[in-house]
Amino acid sequence: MLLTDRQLLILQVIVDDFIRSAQPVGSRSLSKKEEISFSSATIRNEMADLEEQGFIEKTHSSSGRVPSEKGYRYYVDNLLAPQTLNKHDINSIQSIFAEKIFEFEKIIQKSARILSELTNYTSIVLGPAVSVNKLKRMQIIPLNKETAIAIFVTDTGHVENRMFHLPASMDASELEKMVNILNERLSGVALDELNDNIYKEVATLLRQHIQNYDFMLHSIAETFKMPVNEKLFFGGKTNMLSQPEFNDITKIRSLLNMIEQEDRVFDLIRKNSAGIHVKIGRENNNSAMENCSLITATYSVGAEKLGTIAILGPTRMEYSRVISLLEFLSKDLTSVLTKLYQNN
Amino acid sequence: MLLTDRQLLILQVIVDDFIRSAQPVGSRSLSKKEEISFSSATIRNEMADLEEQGFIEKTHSSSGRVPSEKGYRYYVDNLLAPQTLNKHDINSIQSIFAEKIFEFEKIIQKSARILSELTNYTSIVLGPAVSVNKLKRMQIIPLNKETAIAIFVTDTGHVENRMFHLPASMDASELEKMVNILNERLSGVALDELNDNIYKEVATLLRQHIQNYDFMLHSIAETFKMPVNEKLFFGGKTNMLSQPEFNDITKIRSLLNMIEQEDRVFDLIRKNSAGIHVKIGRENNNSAMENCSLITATYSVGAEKLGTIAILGPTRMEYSRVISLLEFLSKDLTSVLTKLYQNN
DNA sequence: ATTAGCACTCGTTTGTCATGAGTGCTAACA
DNA sequence: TGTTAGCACTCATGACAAACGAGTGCTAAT
Repeated sequence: MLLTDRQLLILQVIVDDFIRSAQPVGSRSLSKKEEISFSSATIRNEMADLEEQGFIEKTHSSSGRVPSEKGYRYYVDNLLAPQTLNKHDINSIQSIFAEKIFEFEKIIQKSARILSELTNYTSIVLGPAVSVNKLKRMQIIPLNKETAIAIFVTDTGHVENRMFHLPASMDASELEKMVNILNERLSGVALDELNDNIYKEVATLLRQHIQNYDFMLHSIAETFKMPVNEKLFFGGKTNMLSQPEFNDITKIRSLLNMIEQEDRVFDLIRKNSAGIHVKIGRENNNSAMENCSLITATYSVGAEKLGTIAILGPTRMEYSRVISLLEFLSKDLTSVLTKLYQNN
Repeated sequence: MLLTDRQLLILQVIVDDFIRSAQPVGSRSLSKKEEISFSSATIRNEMADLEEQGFIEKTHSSSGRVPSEKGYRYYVDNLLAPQTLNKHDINSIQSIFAEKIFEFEKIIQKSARILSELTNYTSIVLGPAVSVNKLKRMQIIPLNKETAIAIFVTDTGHVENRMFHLPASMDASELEKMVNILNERLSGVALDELNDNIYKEVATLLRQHIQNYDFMLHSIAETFKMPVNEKLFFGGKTNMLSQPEFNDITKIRSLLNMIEQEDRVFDLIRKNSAGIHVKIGRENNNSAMENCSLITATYSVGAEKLGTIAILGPTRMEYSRVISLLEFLSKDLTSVLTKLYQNN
């Protein structure tokens, strides 16, 4: 049941070769490799064993071998040679943080772009979960007699805004009073808890000071209720079109369709704990991902997990390189963001 | 040189049929149509004339005919039977405006989605040119000792925000003073003129009241300078994958790549005057658009042009239907937006 | 002016065949 | 007993030919 060293070597060379060439690997071409000193017949015997145990597959009865999902899984778990990044990669990633003034969205967006350029795969970055950020300050700015905009600024510098209706009789001074009350009571509260808190903390106070209490409370609560979704950022959405396994229009269609449906991408990416995770092919539980692997990493501020960066590539992706890139970037992201937002 | 009525009829039927079937149209199948009462031989003669004049083409020497770009152009300019929308279309479009509280971006986004669903083509909506909107109110909210966020609200309810550095010695009261000065002097000014105006109008006033005048002026001016780009919204980006003319991977790639590069899409769409415009194939001056047509319409508030909605489809697109849809939607958009924002 | 008829064109489909990269198995070898 | 050479076999691929059919242009009859 356990694989011999020689079988492992062969498995590794098969995966490496297939990742490079996208062609099924035959015994003869294997026997010519430097690392391998035994004959093609021997290799055939070993390959038969590897196939029996499900690590490699044939595309047809007389073809060379291709790694199976189980093969990739074993490769990723046990055979991966950690790759050190070259200067160019490192410079590219560090260029993300070159701007003097950091705006979260811009960093995230640039990360997505650079990652996809470096890998030629599709990158997906899940922005911070704004809903757990804490309210720094809110403002209400009336637009006309009927509508106003509520603006919420979080401690991480994220700005959310919502329109809502004003009661006809509301005047500027009263609005100001209300904003002051809300700020006083709600700053420091996470965005997704605002709606609870407005009833607990603020309602009675408002009733005392605000004329249009009913209408206003309703409007404000409505505004607070709206979900603040994490945002997705993509890079290289069309990169998969140049991968040879996606020469098939129907495959492309199902993959790109999936990518366009944000909730399906959320499902793929969100539920990961900290660290690097590799999901291979059907491990993603998603028919459009059958020939794809997804590698995710998380970034955080201090100990608080903020978001996820991911690379979506063919199962035949350069796992080692991508993992190195993601590790490097997520570390950098975390340290830069921690420095920025830790001590407010 | 002029086409006879019969030739026009034949051209029209060819275009209609090809739009429906995506198959070259032969004389025999034409002769079977209701509208056509003469024989296939006659039709062949007429088609030879039409081809000589460049309105239709053969895909190979013994194939049926396909409209040329010139043919589509003539069809659009002269033969288009205006189509009345059915109930379902109308309901779908009106559902865009069903929400009680209007937020610009949401309406635009929903418009893009609905349009692409109704047509099965790709929709592109160019959001309002925020830079000509006028400043309603600005706020500065300090995040920590070094950074603050400047928030700009326009009269149309759009919110822009920028981070910038604070001078170390700046205290809250001084910040407030500055914001008051800026609001007093700059409200009503278009966003893209803020930067000019800050020197003309506000600089001397600020110098008198603000300690860190130099640093602050620089920071603020920097913040104002950043371009406020029109935003693009898409619907059905992958719809083109189901069009038969895009069975070819290289065509798909060049088209989708183009769509992902926003500046190239801007170039396609932006420079249109009011009204409906149809650009067919190479009229778009863009190699990725060779087999595509683009129909654009503008929407406005009152007399001021705000943005553009467009449908990108194959040259073989349902011109009549798409034009009707765009006309209807742009009219609705304009009237709703006018009602909303006209009288602030 | 219209149309029936016919030879011709050419893309598409189907079938056959040769090629070659690869296999599994067996027997010989160290 | 593990390794290897040898050989028959498999199957995807690409080339080629034949049959088909949708379509054409042209000519002659109506």
